[in-house]
Amino acid sequence: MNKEAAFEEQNVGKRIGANLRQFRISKGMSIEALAKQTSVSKLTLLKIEHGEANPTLSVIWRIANGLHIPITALLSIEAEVSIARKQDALKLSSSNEVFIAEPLFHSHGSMELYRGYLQPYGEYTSEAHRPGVVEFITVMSGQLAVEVDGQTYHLEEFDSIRFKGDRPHKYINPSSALAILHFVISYVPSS
Amino acid sequence: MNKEAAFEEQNVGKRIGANLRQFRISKGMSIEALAKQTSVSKLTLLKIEHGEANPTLSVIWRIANGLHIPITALLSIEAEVSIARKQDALKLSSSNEVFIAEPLFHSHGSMELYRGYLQPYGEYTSEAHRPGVVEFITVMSGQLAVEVDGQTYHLEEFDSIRFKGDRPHKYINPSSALAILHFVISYVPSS
DNA sequence: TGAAAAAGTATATTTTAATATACAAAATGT
DNA sequence: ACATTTTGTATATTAAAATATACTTTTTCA
Repeated sequence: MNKEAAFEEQNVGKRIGANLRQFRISKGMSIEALAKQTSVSKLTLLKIEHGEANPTLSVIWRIANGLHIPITALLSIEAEVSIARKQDALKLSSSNEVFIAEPLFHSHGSMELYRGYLQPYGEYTSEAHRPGVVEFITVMSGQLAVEVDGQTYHLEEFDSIRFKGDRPHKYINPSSALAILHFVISYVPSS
Repeated sequence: MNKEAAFEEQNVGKRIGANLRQFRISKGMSIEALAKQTSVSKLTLLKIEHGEANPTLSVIWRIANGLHIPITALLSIEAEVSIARKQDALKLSSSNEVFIAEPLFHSHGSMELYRGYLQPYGEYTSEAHRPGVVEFITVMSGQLAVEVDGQTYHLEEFDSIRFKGDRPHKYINPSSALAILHFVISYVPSS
């Protein structure tokens, strides 16, 4: 089984197994209880937890479903504390860009966070991202209109929007005040 | 195959297949070229793209690897446009909770978004979440102090913090103004 | 329009995931 | 210490994933 060398090298199975065990135990379930709840046999679950399995998508899905967690949660890893301070007003006003996006933290798995500033009455058209990308935008200050697929959505302060980012879309600031925005860009699925 | 009813009902296979096809085509590859690059047979790829397969983890991983995308991008399933409006001030002020968290959207893969309100001088201690969980908090209005591992971090308006959420932590509003917060809770891995 | 590439179909085979059952070992709780 | 639950092992069977090969249809494009 040479074509699976890298697969085994990276311990994909073991990592998933360890995760599964954590999830199961954190829910206080026995393997048999989980077997019942997921319709996956006890032995299969056991093998997966030990990293000795190569489960099918169906089995992976049934487990995630039975645990009420997303499939991708079965692949998680850690991170530490860090803070992203707001940039100086100076630095900001000196820019003549209509739209500025500041990455808040280094890319975290399949997710990125940005702080965005859109000038009064400014418009910005974004390229389509990769398929599967989903954007979440929250208005922290001011107002925002988002145009996706011909539709325009108006957001007031503290409103949020979610949309598929794999098509072109446009941000519009319909007001005379600077719009301060919060972006989450994600690949992550919905179960 | 009754235990896979929900699996098939939700078209998990078809949606993932459609994903794969998008990725492949966006890279301008033929199925055979992909077969060569991933060490997965042409027929298997074909079946997966058509949603007629139940691929093993190993195959899923080899494909993601061959395409140089994270496994979660491949397993990522759709999402539409939806908006979460800020709750009425009424509903808010009528509450006597110190801390209120409103889910913004339904759980999105390994990530959840909340809007949070912490009363003036209010304090809230959060349980430790699951291992692997990371929290991102952004102050949309007011101020916030976050206590993690004995350390206290002070945030001003529009600042953000990231920390491991798998230990107890505390939110403190050190000011006389309502703090309005944005939360991202994530399991997401870093590879 | 005609050749070449890509996509899809058909069939048969090999490999292995998944399950069932029974039993042994280890951990847990009273 | 003992009964009970939970975990892990052994063995055998069934179902199906993955592949190989050859062929047909469709698409591409020069």
